[in-house]
Amino acid sequence: MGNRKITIHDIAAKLGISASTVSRALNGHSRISKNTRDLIKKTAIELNYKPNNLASSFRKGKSNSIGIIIPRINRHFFSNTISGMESITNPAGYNLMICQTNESAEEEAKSILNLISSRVDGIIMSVSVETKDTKHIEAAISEGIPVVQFDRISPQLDIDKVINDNKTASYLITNHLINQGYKNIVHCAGPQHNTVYFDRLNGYKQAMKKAKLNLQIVNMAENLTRHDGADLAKKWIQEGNIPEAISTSSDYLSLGIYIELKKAGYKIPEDVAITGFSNEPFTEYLEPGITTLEQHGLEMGKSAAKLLIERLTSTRKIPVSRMITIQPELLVRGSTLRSELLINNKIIT
Amino acid sequence: MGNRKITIHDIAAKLGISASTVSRALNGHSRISKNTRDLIKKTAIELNYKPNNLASSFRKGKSNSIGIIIPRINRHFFSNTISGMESITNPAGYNLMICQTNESAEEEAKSILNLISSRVDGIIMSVSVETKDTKHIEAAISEGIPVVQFDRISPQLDIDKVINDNKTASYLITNHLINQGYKNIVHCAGPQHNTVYFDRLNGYKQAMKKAKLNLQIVNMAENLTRHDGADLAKKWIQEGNIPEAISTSSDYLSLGIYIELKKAGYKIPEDVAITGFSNEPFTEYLEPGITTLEQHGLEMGKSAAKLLIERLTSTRKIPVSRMITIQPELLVRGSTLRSELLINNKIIT
DNA sequence: AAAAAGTGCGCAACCGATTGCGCACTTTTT
DNA sequence: AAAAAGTGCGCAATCGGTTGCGCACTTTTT
Repeated sequence: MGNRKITIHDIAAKLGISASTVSRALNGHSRISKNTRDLIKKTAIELNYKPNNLASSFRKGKSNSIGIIIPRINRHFFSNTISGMESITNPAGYNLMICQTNESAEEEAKSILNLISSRVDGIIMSVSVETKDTKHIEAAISEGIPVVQFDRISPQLDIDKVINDNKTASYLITNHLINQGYKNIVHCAGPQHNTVYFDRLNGYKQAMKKAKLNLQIVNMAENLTRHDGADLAKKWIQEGNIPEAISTSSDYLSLGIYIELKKAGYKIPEDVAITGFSNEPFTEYLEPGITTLEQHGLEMGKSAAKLLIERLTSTRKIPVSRMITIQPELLVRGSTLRSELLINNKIIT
Repeated sequence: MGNRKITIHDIAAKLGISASTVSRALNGHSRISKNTRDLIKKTAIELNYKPNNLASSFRKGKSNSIGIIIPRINRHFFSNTISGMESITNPAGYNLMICQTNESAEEEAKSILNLISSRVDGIIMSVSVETKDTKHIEAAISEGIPVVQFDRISPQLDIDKVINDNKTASYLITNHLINQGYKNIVHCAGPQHNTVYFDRLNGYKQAMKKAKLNLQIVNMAENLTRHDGADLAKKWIQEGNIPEAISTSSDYLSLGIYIELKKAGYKIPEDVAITGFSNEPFTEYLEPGITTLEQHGLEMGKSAAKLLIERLTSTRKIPVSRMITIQPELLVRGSTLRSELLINNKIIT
């Protein structure tokens, strides 16, 4: 059963015509008469013919598929972006080959080699926290594979990108804290070789400077997990030195801090305010909810996929690299709202 | 740049040997001398040779890739299972082609056709809520492609499966409500052609019957979203007829009910208890947290991938279909805990 | 009515790696 | 020393569509 597969040659033999005609008919070539075409299609169904994409892709030298490289699939933001990409690439007839790097630069490089060998038509990626140099990405580009980066990008590469306006976002959220009357505001910064975290720190700096407040930066390097947040909070608690307000570059980091402080009896936001980044679903449902920034992952995914497909299908070569900046949305929640500033549940700023 | 790609023939020509030898050397064939092999590998790197998987896959008739079909990528449970699968398939050298059906049976069928044409070595899938007949799945099987189902399965198919013990799970959670003293317990059931929802309803029935309580079943058909939950709760509120306890087949459905009831001033769990299913992250962080069932998505994904890879790589043919049942874990949280039954934060049952 | 354009299809090369078979030579076995 | 086994490599077919070119015929243009 299904051992010897039906090919276009079988269809051709049965109808006493040539394989070229069958191929052309199945692909809707205009130089094949409607009669012949219908007959071929009917016969194809009768014989239970399944086109062999491997053969077709091989002959054409491209696989009609797009490689996706992301740090983690099971992060709300990333799975959302994938969902957005899929909604664009699927109708356009592309398959998705998805690789997760687990935040490892080495696995990222391996994934790219694999995608090159698989002759994907293009790659959409968000680099791992570890990734510093971009040789592996340039390798793909020099093979003629267009690469689109999103969210975590490599500024030195002159390619299409979709990013959040991280600096403005961070400025806004810091400013919100300042407007709420907080002065002693810490920022927990991610690895600074990564533009995302670099920009977020800068937004914080700008807002603090404008308000003439002292910068207080905790460098988290690559440690932005819930666990790392809990560790940091424990250290603060032990030292008896809790900031008045805490802004971070990651919802998960904030979550760890939040839970640990709450467990230790600190009241949020009365004793300490806290903000996140990314609007992971849990930030909404905590009580109080965590003030954070919605990054519009679905939209980012769609935009990245559109940029790539445009490049793949455009007849004229697109000469310049494009950069789409998506404005994150400040979501103010209870974790930063001092009660005296709340009147009838309306925010007074 | 990267226009004319390097092939094994280029390597062969440069070294004055045959392409067969190059191919065998690169694949570690034992009949090629170490000298020749090292020379070939060195030359391959020098020439920046990238193997053409399309050619290799085509020749071998298989793509070294595995198709994944799931309803939605951006569901915590599913993205977790994918993550689990990837952790097994990647080291084993398989690529993942991921398709999302958006809960549409039609898209599911299309995805399978696509995967057949892509000559994937195997398929791991969870059916859409809509899916009733299984012709499309049988089509893949009759093409010789092994299919492993997980979570939402088709009982009539005699293939490998990984499921939760949904009946026991639902029995446990219903029993927990009964032990808490609730009597007027509603179950919001999903579409009954789907084993997952069928089993959950049955677990509820069994627990209720054992306790000699009246069954109260709300048939949600395929409407299990947060939105549907809100609608249902609004209806109940309007009718002034709120159950004492609500169990459902979906965390999202429960969330909609939960938020709407809370908004209307009902106290959880004092006025009404509520349970979920799946342990979506938000259930933990609501206050009170929602009592729910952890399905161990990562483990399920790993198990499914292992079953498939075993079938793909096993030299002897595996004659029987295997079924792995994973025991969900009851997570008791505040949404079902009547305060008088809580002593020192210990549950008294 | 001759030339030009259009229609319908077949021929055969081709994409790049894989692999069964075979040949020549070397080493081991009996 | 002859037979058997092992080693190292090449030849050439093969996988299944795709596509440039060309031929024969029909329709349109001038």
